[in-house]
Amino acid sequence: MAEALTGEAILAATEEVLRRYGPAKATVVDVAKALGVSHGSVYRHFPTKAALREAVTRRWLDAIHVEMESVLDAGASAADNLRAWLQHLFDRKRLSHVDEPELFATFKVLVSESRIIPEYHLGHLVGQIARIISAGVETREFVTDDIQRTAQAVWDATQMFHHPAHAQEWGNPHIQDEFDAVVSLVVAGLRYNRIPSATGDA
Amino acid sequence: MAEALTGEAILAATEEVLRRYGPAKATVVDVAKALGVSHGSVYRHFPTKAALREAVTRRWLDAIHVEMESVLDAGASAADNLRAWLQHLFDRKRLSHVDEPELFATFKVLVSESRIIPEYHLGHLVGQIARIISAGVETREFVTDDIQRTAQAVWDATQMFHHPAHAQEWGNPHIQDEFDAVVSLVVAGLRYNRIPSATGDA
DNA sequence: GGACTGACAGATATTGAAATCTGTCAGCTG
DNA sequence: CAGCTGACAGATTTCAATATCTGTCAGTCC
Repeated sequence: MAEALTGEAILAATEEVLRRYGPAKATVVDVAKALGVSHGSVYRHFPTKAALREAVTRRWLDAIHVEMESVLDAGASAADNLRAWLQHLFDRKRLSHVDEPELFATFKVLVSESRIIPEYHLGHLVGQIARIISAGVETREFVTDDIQRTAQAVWDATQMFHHPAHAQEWGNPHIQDEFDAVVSLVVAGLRYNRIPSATGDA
Repeated sequence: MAEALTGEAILAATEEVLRRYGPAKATVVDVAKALGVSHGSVYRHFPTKAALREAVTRRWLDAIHVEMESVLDAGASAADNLRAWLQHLFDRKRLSHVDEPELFATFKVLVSESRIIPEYHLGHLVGQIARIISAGVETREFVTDDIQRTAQAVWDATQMFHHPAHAQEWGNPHIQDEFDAVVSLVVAGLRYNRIPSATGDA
């Protein structure tokens, strides 16, 4: 009856079930029930429960990637762009964590379930940082001889403000000040950074 | 019989029991059994199980603090000192995690049980970073107008290499390279950092 | 005959009764 | 009488029986 069962409809229903019951309680049977079909039908579109969850997660992360794209070159200088981009990512994650802690926890679990998904997410975002740095190097605002490595270093140095393991600290009233201090330190480093391998020399 | 039951003997026995059974299984009864006394006697020296665990944890952290003190001013420049200090902390945690994963996990649980203990540990180590930076500012090697804030920023930027939540990444073969990149970026930032509040200007 | 169902086997999760643990304290012991 | 014991109440954990879930597939229904 009704329309044909599509992968998209299953994804939407899965997201809704995850919102309602959380990652521990959401079952394939629940999803099928929400769609008014038997759970066998769901397995016609997704080979396993893990694949279904992964597809939902990827869809959610892609929305973030698209949103972050739009902040890539909003400012006048590369430093402004980098700061704005990091601030935007931080604000988004922090708001999500504060306003919808259960949903945030749900996606935290989903992301950690797969080995591919975090790689995908990280690779994408570090790539965006690399593009900002690359633009800064071209205008001689930044100095580095290995853009990819430096982008990874910027990502690593700001882990505290995007890695979910640190989410509990995002409620701290001083967190924005700590963010500013770290980003200032990193931006100052980008202006004069010469990483070759080990000994940094002035 | 034997010698009087001392707090120190109880701490040593507790540490042994934690090593043997892990934080989830170690009970006060086990500690008492290891000492050949009734568990009521243990409560004569420590008011609760939590206090006992906290005392063991503090003893363990103090050993780290003392060890790190000895790396504070080993090198020629402040940059060398900072790099060596961060490297030493990273090596110590990484080795502990790789060689004795169960013991590492045990102390990770113990530290996370208290709110005071992490504060104590963090405060101590950030204080040591502040001393290194302060020495660097005096020799004009580093530039900053707020040593404490900058020390916190250095700590935050290197979270990945000492926060236990990132321990699983310490096995990655590229981790030392990532460490070098982040430390180089941070050291470069310290040389030219002017944090006032937001806009870093060269 | 392509999409869906529902019954099934093995794996996983839930439940509640029994066992153990924490923290207290009156009393023993040297 | 200072320090330890061991029995106790309430809280927590364990364990095994029970229920539910995952993934498959032969069969049903447009």
